[in-house]
Amino acid sequence: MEPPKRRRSATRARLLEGALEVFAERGFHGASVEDICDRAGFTRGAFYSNFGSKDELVLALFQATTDRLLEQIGALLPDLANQPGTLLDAVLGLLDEAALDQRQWHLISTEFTLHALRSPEAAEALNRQRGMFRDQLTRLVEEITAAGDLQLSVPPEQFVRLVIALHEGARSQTLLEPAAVPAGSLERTFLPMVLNAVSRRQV
Amino acid sequence: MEPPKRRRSATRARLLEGALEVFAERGFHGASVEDICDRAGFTRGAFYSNFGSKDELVLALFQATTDRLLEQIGALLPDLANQPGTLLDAVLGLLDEAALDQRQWHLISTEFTLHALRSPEAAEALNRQRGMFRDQLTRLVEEITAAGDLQLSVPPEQFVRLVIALHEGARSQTLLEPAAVPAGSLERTFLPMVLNAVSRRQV
DNA sequence: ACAGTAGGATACAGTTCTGTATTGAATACA
DNA sequence: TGTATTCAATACAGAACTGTATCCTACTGT
Repeated sequence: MEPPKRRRSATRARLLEGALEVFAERGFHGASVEDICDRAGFTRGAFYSNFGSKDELVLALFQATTDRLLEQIGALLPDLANQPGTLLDAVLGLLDEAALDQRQWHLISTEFTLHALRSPEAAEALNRQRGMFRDQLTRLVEEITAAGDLQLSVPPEQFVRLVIALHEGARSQTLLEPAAVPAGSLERTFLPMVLNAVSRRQV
Repeated sequence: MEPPKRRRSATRARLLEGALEVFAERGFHGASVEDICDRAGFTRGAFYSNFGSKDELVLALFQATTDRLLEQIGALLPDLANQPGTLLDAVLGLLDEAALDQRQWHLISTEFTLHALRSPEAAEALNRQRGMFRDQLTRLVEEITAAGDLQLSVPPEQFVRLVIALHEGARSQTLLEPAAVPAGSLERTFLPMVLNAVSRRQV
């Protein structure tokens, strides 16, 4: 059989994976530890051998997902910055890449956000993650504007916050009414207007 | 004592009120029926005499809150439309009035949205409510633009969807980082730009 | 080959929750 | 005044879930 270290971390990974799926399907409280173990093909013995509690699992899950996400983005960033296309395409492209499965990711991250609004510990973890993500996006914006001799009349971070807020709000509407709000439609309709308003040629 | 009909509906109301608070504090699954009854000052006997189950309560709660909300807005609408001030002030004002307690309302409505993304029945109820709310806002926009000899280059409903998406996304950021994102700051920074871009004097 | 160990399965105790059935009190009405 | 009814409290049965304690199996190193 596999070496024990490898086996252990594989078990951990499968449990995290199962948790991601089950949380997306039933929500955090709606998912029992046993549900998660079943999905991963283990029993609760494996679970409690790897995690102290369900709360601990959530934080670990969020950390793991976050790490993977930021890594993917980091690899993607240079490409986006150097490719032809507008600033907007790059930013929205990054946002879309960020979510492997839009629906699943929306469910998970929204629920974790709710959790964070009630738990300072989770809030700190979430804000750290969002901060890093926002920084990546901000860097992307800065690079592209610099390369295009473009200057923004608002701080890039402020613009990024706008894009994120709009994107998240729009995604919610899209998931609720796919027919009425095609994915990305609100962003592509209105963001160019904002971008146009805050852009000015560099001196 | 009170007449029984009155007493019954008062009990129901107090249970709904308690549910609102407890759901906001602990989330839907985190709140037990008994928690809700305790908060309302009853026991589970009163609960099951008034509601068939927790699921039924949620729908009733959402309905009740929605009704009250729409009623308030309906009363508010003529004032907003006829008062001096910009279109933006009116729309944002309405959105803020809509939420008695921003934080509590955000928690409840977000969680119900998550619920709706997994339950078609809840989705229908939610979309109906959101539709009515959106219609109210759209009517407000139409009235104000007409009164101001203003025309929008996008359908009013589309603009309203934008405002709602941005508002909800921004509210999330505000609740997570009150210091970094003061309430309404994103809206007041960027919506004027959009409004300017889509506005044109009427012929 | 064998003792030691790690990882995961199984069995179990304790808690918590939901939902029902019964009971008691207070009001309406005759 | 007495009877019927309504509403909520209480008692209870059953289910589900968590976390622990123990056991089993398969790999490790000697």
